[in-house]
Amino acid sequence: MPQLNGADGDDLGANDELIAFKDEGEQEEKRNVSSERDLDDVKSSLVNESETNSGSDSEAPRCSGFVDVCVQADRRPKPDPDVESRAKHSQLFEEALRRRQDGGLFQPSPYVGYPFFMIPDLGNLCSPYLSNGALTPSGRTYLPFQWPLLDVPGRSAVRDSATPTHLSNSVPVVQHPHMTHLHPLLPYSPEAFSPQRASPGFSADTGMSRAPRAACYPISPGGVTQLPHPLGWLQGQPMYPITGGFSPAALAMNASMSGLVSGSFSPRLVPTPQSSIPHPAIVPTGVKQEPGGSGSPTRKSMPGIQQEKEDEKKPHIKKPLNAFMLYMREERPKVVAQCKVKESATINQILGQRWHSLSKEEQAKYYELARKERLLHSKLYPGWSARDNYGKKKKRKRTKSETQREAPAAVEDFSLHLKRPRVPPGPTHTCPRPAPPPPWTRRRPPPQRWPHPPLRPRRTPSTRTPPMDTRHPTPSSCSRCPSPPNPTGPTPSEASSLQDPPRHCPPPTCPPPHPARLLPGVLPPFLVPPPTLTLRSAANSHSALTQPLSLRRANQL
DNA sequence: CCTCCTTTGAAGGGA
DNA sequence: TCCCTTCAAAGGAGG
Repeated sequence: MPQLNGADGDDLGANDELIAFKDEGEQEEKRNVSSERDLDDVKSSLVNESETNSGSDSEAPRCSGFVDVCVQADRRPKPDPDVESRAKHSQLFEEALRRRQDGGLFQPSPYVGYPFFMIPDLGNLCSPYLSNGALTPSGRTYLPFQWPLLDVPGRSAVRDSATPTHLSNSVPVVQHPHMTHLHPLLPYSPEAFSPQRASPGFSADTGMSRAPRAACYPISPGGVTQLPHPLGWLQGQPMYPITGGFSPAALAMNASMSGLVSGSFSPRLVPTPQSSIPHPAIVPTGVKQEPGGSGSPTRKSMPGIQQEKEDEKKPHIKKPLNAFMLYMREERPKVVAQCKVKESATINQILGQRWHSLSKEEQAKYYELARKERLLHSKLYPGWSARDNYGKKKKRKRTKSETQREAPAAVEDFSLHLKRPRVPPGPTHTCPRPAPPPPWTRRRPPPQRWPHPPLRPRRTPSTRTPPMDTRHPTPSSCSRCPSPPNPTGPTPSEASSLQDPPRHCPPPTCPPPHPARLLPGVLPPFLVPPPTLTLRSAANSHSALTQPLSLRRANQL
């Protein structure tokens, strides 16, 4: 596991990653030293990149192509039929922009959004993935596009992508070339920029969508390359290139933004009614925005309940995606296409295993992306805290302490909570359990999560996909494990893992169509846990990992 | 309609 | 410092 515990303290990976990789054999570990150094280098370069901005335009990562949402499952490269329309679209936008600037009407949008060009391209600017999840050809095409750079004070606000810029004071919103079909910085609000909503509101006059939305990974090379760089947001005048039509939703949202993060929001970054495009990371919680809802009563004038409701309607800044989430975004469609599985829980299990089967280099790419995303997110929302989103979900899960308070004796008898019978290991997973690390190491021992008292009984344990220990850390011994045949052939990640030998058990093969429903309580072969499978906490994997030492020792006995 | 499931990682608070 | 909790995405399934 790419443990990036550099001296700078800015880790790309979580500390927990130490666990999985620590379990490997010493040889493996030695072999990984260089990789860790590489990751440290990556980290250092990232730090330098963000602090000194030493990148160059020519080196700037390129944006992936954008995509046709409606493209068929055909992955064969083919001319993008939308390029023309996109070009036309951007031409319109440029014109409009010029008009606005010439006429003095162009106002930098104070919208504090991610610096992306979210031009709803009437249906094809959204996700680089096809509707079936496959990556479209255009989504995989690297077109000349300069990633937007985050200006810092002293830099011009508007840039042309063709104009080499700055760099000394900019924070490049870099996307790894390898990952250009990912848009790690824009995962935030899939709803905010959908073409369906955007198209009707599109105005040639403004070149803008009135109601942008987002499944759109908003950067379309075809349309974006010609756009002037909009960003001057760090100068206190955040600009958004596609400002134009007023979005009632955005207005409503903006009107409520000031109280969004408990006053911790930087005033400089608080969107004003002038901004028209909601930040992809700023999404309403639960309730759709009302058209025309440009204002909301002041908080003081609202009674408590009403204020709560109002708060629920307010958008919130979502957390930046971590490396695994970015990986999931990319790989999920592939898994869906390969395995014909739609259940996210199952897919996530597969992805979890695949994630661990990735080489360090592969993972490092995602850690790098995640780090950049966090960096950008922190710059965009200086006062934002992940804590601000607590309770933003529909219904906050009860904490463990809360659960225990209500039923303190509920977890005393572990056997009562072993919902699934132990299943004999299937043929695909015969890796022996790795020896626990020496006690003197500071790294945590491998997770011992079985038996583990589930914190919350599942509603339908017989139909749920049984959890599996995706960390199943048996890299050194896995070389002796027979690789389960993959009928669908290796995925790109698998292929890369082949080039760089997998450090863990091979990724699981595709599950049966409905693995969770084959037999209640019986794991499908691809999900058969290792003999030492531990039941992950239903609510929190990390808690299981960080099981109290006493309990772990008791379990080991 | 709402919540759960399931994954890993990041972040924050409490002890 | 460690432990615990929550959230981020996704979409089917169940209540």
